[in-house]
Amino acid sequence: MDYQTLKGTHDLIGVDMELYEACEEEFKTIAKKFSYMPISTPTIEMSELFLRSVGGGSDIVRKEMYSFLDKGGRNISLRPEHTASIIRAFVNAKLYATAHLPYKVYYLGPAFRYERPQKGRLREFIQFGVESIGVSNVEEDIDVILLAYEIFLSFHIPTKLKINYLGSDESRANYMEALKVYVAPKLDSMCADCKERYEKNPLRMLDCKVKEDQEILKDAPKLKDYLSEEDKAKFRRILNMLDNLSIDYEVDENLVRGLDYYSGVVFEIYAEDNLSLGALLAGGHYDHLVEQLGGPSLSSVGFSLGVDRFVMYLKSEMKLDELAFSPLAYVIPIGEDETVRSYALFVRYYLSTIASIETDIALNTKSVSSAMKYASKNKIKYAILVGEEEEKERIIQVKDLESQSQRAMNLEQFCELLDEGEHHCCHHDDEGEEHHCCHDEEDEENHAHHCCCHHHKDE
RNA sequence: GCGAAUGUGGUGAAGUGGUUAACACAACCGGCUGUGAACCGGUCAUUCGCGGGUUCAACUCCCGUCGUUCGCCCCA
Repeated sequence: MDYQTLKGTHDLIGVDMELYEACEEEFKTIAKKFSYMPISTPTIEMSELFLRSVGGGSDIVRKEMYSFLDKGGRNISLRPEHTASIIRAFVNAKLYATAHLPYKVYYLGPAFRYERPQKGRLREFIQFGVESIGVSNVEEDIDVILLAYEIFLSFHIPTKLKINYLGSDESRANYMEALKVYVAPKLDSMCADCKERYEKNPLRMLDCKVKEDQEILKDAPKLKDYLSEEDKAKFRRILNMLDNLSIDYEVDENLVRGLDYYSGVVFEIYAEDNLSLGALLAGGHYDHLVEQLGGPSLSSVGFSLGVDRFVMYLKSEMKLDELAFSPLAYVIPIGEDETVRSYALFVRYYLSTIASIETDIALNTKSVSSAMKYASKNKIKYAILVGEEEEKERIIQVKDLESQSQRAMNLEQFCELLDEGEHHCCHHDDEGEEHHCCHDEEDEENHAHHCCCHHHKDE
């Protein structure tokens, strides 16, 4: 009997996991630089929370939640997104009374939706995101967009930013009324989904994918014509500021988010050279969630990024061998003698700790030649050979596998050699800018934090 | 929820209604027992996702099932 992972879930192994980790570290680093603090909430919540926040009319809640009754008969759901939980936590802890506003947090963790898996879509997927709770003007919205933008810049991903403005409740209510009036006579000829949306969430008709429906909706009233003067001014202000900041965007009047709580500006970011992957990041401004969940009336803004999609994009842009991580040095004991083997263990221990470099040791290969072959195939730079002679004299044979030169030295001398050639520790320095090497070379000051090379990431 | 494609070793994959299931890569062993190339020799699928049916005979035909992938819906 083979056990498989559940549909829409996967194991992360080897370089895949390394890539996830590297990305996640970078996301966190950027969020911290923008003064966001980490937060973590439970994976399971009362189903009611999502019904209230995400919206009973949304597909996410209607048909995609993992819900079940627990042994006490409570209706529980795996979170389909993080925002509701975070606002709930914010309200529970009464942070609106004690914290400095806006309260800025970032999160990273799995969310679950019961969907048909396909490209860039999983049932358990990782989201990274931020929420800025208690904002009072549109500049806060821009600040969040800039943070989102920086993530893509940092990974050298060409972006396409789509943006729209949903407006206040009154504006939207008026607009929906007008939309329904316009659609009503043509409703019979539209798709079944649209008929349902007409009743439950008319806004969603706008991004219907059916050709005929798109034709019908082409001449529908526009949301922007129903925005209040105040909303229009805010949207104009946002676009002007984006212009001032030289951020490219595309206003997409059909951009409507699937979560019901959004009200002001909404946006999505795509990788410009891979639009078919779908939005890598999406978010927006929402006015009533805090109040709905029992807090005061506070506006917020946030986004969430699909880590799996993000990594999938990076992988599609990378050659596989660029991803191979391997140790810098490989300690090879010669012979089975126990003094030699323990000396080899000591050398490995010394190099991994005191010299602080990535080191592995060949303990289960019988022949030196197979160990050398392994080192060579895996692009390990130094083979460290230790045998009886070396053990007696407390030295090591250091063979540089690139230059093929071999020298006997003691451990301190080897450390000096490593210090001389700083760049040795990063295997791909020579190739220049890699996608996974997330920052510019010129970025001297922060280089250590961002270098893809993990040999000195703790510095 | 709907539609389409697909499922042969660690990987990439040939294959025919009839019996040793190609070939390539990777891995491992040996030639070279203290040193990475190349080369040479050897090992590596009693089994073709799973269950059932047709047949003297099925990896190959039929039905079902499960998985994977892609599209729609929806979304990150």
